[in-house]
Amino acid sequence: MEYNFHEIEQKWKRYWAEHHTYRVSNQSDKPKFYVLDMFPYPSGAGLHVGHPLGYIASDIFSRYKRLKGFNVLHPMGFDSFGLPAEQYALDTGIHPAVSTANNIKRYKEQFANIGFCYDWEREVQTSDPAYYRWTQWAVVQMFEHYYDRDANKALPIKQLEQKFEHSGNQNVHAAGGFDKKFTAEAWKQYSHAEKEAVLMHYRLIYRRPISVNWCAALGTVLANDEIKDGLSERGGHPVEKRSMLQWSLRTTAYGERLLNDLDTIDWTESLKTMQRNWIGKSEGAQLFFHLHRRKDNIEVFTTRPDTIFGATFMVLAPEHPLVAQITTNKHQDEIDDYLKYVQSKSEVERMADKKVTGAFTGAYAVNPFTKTKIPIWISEYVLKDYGTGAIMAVPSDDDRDKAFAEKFHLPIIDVVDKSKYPGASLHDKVGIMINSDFLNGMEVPNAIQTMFTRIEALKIGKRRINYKLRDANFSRQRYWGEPFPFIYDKEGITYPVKTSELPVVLPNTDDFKPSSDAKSPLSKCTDWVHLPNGYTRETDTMPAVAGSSWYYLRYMDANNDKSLADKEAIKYWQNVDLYVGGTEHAVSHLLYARFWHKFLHDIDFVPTTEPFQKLINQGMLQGVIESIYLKKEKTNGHHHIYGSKLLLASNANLNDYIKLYVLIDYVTDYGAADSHLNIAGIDKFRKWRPEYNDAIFETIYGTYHLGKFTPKGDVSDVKLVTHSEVGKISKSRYNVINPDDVIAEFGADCFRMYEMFLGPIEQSKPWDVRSISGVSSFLRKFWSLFYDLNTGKYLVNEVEPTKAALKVLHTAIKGITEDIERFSFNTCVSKFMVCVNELKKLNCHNRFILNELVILLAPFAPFTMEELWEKLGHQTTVCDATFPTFDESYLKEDVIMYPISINGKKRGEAHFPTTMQPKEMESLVRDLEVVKKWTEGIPIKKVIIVAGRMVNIVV
RNA sequence: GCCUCUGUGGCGGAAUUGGUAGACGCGCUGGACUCAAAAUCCAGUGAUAGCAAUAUCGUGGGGGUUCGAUUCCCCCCGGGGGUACCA
Repeated sequence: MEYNFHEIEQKWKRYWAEHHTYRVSNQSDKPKFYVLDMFPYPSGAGLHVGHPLGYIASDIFSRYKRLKGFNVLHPMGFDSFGLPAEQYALDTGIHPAVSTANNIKRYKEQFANIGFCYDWEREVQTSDPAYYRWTQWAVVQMFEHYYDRDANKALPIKQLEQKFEHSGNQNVHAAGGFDKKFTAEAWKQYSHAEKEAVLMHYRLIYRRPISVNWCAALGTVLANDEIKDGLSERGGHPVEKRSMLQWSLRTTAYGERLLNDLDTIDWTESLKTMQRNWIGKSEGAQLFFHLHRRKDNIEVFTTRPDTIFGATFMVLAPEHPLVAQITTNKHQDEIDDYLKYVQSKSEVERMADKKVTGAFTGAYAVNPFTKTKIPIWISEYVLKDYGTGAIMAVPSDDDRDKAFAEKFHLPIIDVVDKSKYPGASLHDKVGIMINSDFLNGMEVPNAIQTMFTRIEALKIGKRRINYKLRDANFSRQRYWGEPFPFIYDKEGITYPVKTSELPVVLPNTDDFKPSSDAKSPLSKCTDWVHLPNGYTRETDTMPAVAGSSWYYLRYMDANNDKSLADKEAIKYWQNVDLYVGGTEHAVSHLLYARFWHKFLHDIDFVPTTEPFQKLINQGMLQGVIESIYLKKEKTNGHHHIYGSKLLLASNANLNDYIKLYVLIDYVTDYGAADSHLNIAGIDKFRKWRPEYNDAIFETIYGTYHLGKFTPKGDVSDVKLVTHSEVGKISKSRYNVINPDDVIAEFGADCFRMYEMFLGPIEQSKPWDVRSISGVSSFLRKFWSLFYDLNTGKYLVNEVEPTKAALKVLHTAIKGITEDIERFSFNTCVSKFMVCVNELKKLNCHNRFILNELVILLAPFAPFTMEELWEKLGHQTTVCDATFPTFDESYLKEDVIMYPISINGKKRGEAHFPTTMQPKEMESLVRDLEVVKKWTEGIPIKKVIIVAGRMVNIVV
């Protein structure tokens, strides 16, 4: 019997489908375990080798848990709303629903090839109306709730209205909130529209104007990463900041709980730290600075009120509303120029810029403590959305303020003496106050507290908690997303669509261009927008994070048409036990999902407070990007294309050339140092990029033009050497490697194990198919324990296993169990290899040993193990076997080898009985030849013996 | 810029709590088999010196703690991810 993985894969793929091997029930006596992958966006490029990394890891873990006796939920679905499908529709006219359906079909075929144990009866697609009905339902619930600070949870907005009726908003402590106080009488006098406007300040999803990146030429709002140097990446059109009415989620309401509950979940400390920093809680003072000779004042938030005597100027965000009002005529031009400069930069660029820039408004404020007049500047380093959009600048104790003061020659007053704290940096809150009037001589923490009290006593500000976290902008002017379940009457008052009338189905159209008035393409579906009663629909759609914020709940009861999921199902599955996904989602998706979950918890929909109990991050697989160089200037009407070797040899200025990515299929010796295009490769390239069909290809071996090769010297083939660099695998870099090709050549089990063998799951690493042969020969070697590879003879015997073989087996069981539990799958593969190498050496074909090994390996190589399990005479799937347990007694050794080190450096080895105590060993150690050799003539200072570990002699 | 991860042979990586640096695999070198090649098998393989035994150096760079540091602390350099509308 030969190892034919093609036949084996087809056979078991069919078996699993026919026997519903991966169907999961919501009723079971077994303990539950929920393993979840971050579901993919079904892109047009199909699955590439980087995607399955996490999926294989979670699949192994799911199968392992099942073998360990758990009822395992391991579902898969698609995050199928998104920008790329819409962009593709704009380019090709193909409807996003059509391209998305095709892509999903392709993904599912690819998933099936890899042998994942998903229960496809629970599949979800976020763009399916049966799914987004419940996304809309949750949004309606948010609209009808507010966050009550006293109850510390979301409560129905009806209860808030009752409070208003009863006592106005005097005693209401709510997130967000209306900034003016009103009485019950006043409330009752309000018109319907006025009441609704007030309530909008409390709802958990609410509408407000937000500044967005508006690109008039494209007629759309752009993401920061779609903007390069102030221009749209697509087309290079100008982009401006523009205020638009948008829906927002009141994520800040949950800031405190999102922060505190991190302590209850099992995520890496680094990920929790990222979320903590994103939430960015800080305690400080809200302070008002009066303007000099004007009535207005500037609100700032500072965590260092103690340094106020060093506040020698103020800086406003360029977008701060006061800027226009306070700028003096004399400085108007300067400010306008600066605003123009800032407009051209994205927020990331503004923060990343090391250059110190700014402009003076000509206006002054008064420092409330020193009573001195301080100038008001604007600068890009102050962001409008963080804090109050204005700062009091203390150049002596803040790096950026200091750089700013130095550049613009503003005064610097030292207020903290750090001489007692050597090594303390500028932002450490330590030191003794100086030059600070009544604070002089105090330690910083004490001074901060003193200032809080003083500020509140003087009524110029308040102690306050500030969060960096902002409410999430939830509106998109796009077609391919969930429609909002909101309608407006003629006055513009918002009404949620009745939940019984959900879903609000996305209307069909073939016009995906944004409308001319900065509205989404949906606004052009006039029949859909205008309701018979004169009301109109919201035409923005939701962002992709909407559907992905709660999909893990839908899997628990995916086909329910009465509810988001049945409460009994949620009660059974609780939350996700293990979530596997990339760190690129560290804050956005993971924070929104936590927010959503907490809201559903508040309205009694889910019993748990957190969605994902344990989370591990998978790294990215990187690929090699291959490119050649195009000279920017044509010569004699021809493009010239150069190989990297020739270009480097000629010391050319790279600025004169453009890097052209080459489809890696055309490259010979892909990824190697001398990767290149030969004649066939160049011809394929010319066909692929017809604009370069008549280009002249220059290589160190000669010139190739229109099918004709003019060699330099005695060579027969062109070698257009390509430049190789490690980077992201992506369609735009033409370096996507399809797992199907790898599977066709080496088999799915080999592919699965090789992906794991590449390295630790959480680390990024380059994909290099060349070393896959090691795993391939391992699987054949494993097979050869059952069948002679030459004769096909069945080798398995029924004799008693030897002590040596049992030791090999139990070493493997111990190591692999521990490694799976700590998600170290690469070392599992190594341990399997060591185990098989040892059994080969022992010439072991023992039935008992092999039976256990098949179960052990089944999570990693399910196809082959099903086959061998059957060959061993079992009638049922190996998925329902019992994972072997490890027995210490097989591993006991009589003697232990100790490394003998002199001053920490290993110089020899010695064997001692396992039971021997360090005290007994010492004199024997001193008599060892190695020890005598290295300590000749030098006294031994100390002998360190760690039982079972090592010996170190100190001289 | 800020937050976070990461850096070990020619390559992917191992070393789980501070205790033998380089497991396992690829590649490379030599050998067996073969008319030959592929496949397979066996041996070697961090660098330097040496016939060898062995010695010295060696985990991005610099410093520190320790009997002992890839592992802990401080500073610096390189690479990845995020930075709120890619997913």
